[in-house]
Amino acid sequence: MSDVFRAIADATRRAILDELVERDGQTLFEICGRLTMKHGISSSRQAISQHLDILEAAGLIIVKREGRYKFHWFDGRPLEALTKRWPTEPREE
Amino acid sequence: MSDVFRAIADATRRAILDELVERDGQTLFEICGRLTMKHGISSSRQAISQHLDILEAAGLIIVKREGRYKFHWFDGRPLEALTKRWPTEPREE
DNA sequence: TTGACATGCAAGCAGTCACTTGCCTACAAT
DNA sequence: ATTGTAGGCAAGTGACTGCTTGCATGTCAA
Repeated sequence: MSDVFRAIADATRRAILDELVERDGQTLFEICGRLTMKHGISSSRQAISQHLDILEAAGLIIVKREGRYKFHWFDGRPLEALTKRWPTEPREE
Repeated sequence: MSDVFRAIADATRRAILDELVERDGQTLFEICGRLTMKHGISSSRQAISQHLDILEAAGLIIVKREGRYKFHWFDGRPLEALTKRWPTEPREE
């Protein structure tokens, strides 16, 4: 649970989630390329890989291995509890 | 915007928000006491004060000064954009 | 005005984090 | 078998973070 907060605390990881929401099932190299192209993030492959590990540990992405490829899917379910934790609308006094 | 993610990334700050949602308008000392009692958090006054600064910078709490007291109110509006950023329900393939 | 109370400011410290670097494993094609 | 591709593992580094410590400011009561 605390891992989810920690996972989305980083801007690069949030960009990865944005990217996976837009196009599911990407590989590590695809994600690297798209982050550079569209989000202006130029991190190394290892850096992105470590971010993916953290996102996976938080349950925010699901990984499937096929041959030498590793595909990544977004999973927003851990965010449900998060969005319900605090009220977002103004309350009466 | 990024400040909001950073602000809620810390467990102590999340506990402070929980506490303020439950009981609005507390002072620094009240918050310290309640965190110790109810959440088992035993941080110094200065530590809590620094957390409150971060929460205020993120717009998650509103501060009102009266005499030598400083009261804190929860404000969940910055969380709205956050909760709408990613889908939380399973999507079709 | 003196002392107690509520809070602020700033430097220092230890732990964590993101990132790099270098090397290694596994699969696929020629 | 060799080469290229997709990814993994682990140690090291610089920066950031949360916390403490010590002192200062401002407010109220006696």
